[in-house]
Amino acid sequence: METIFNWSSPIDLQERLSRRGLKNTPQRKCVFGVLTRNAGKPMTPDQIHQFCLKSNPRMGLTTVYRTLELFCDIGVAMRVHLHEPSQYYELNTGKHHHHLVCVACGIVEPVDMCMIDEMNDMIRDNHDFVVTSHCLSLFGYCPMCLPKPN
Amino acid sequence: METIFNWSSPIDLQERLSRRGLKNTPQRKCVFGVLTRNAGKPMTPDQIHQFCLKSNPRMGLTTVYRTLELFCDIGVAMRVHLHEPSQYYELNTGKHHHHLVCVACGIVEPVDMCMIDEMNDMIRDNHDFVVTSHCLSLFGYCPMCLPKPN
DNA sequence: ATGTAGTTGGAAACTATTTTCAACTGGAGT
DNA sequence: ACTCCAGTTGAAAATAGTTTCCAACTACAT
Repeated sequence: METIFNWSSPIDLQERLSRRGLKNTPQRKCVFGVLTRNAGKPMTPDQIHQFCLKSNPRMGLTTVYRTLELFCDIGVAMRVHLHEPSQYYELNTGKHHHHLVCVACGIVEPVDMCMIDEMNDMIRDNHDFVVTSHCLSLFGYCPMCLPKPN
Repeated sequence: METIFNWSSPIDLQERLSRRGLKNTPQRKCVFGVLTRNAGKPMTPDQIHQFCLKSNPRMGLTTVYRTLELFCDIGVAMRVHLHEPSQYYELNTGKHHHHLVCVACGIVEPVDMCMIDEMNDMIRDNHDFVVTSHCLSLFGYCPMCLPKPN
């Protein structure tokens, strides 16, 4: 089941930052570390901040927000939409995937599958529209929360 | 292209409300009217409120929020996730569909197509998870905004 | 017509996020 | 190693979207 994220990070943060004249600060390394250690598991800025505070008690939430936005811009992180009030982020592993969200316990599991090519074909035929990206979330019950017959 | 929403509302608001001991207030009729007149076009609570103010200048934004939540509960409206800070709502026509969102001008077009059955099959085979609902948004360029070759 | 459970609007509270700004710092150039 | 400064940070304030609170109001069953 967990084949997607057994991968050792090929992302060279230092290189991506310096190429753009950006600094590799301890704060950025810290957020990057949290994302890497939780690859495949979307987290809110606040959750990421909590992790960062453990190693850097002075880390500001604002910096986490700024860093996540930057990471999205340079392809290090991705925004994940789980249809909750808060935005979620995860490391950009380069592997396209979607999410199964348990409506009972909230656990999120990545799904290594996508039908976008088939949809793109249909859309190209029926609509004058060029699709460049998409976002799919699937909601339901994980094995633990599945209502059991009495 | 616009075959989905040429349909005259089969929703009896009065009936749905009274069956639950709820009142059919002018405010609820008003929001329902706005949703019906804009079927297929997702709107924010604030946009809906603006429309309501035209016929009822005393309509409160809070009431719009409450009414939309109620309408979702009783199946009159649906939440639409367009990955913007604000939540969107539209009339529940009973016709399952998704949305094409132009990243340039923001126009939203419904797509009468879905691959969820195929995905459900794959998920049932590969994950111990029961999907009950899903949400897909497709982003790209509408005909007007499509970058033209110079 | 009456009574009351349900509803409303405005204000205040709340949550997530962005902006502002003065102080700080990574790392290029010396 | 030292200097310098564009880029960065953290705290506070501002903003945006939404929810809660509550006293006044109203649809509708009787």
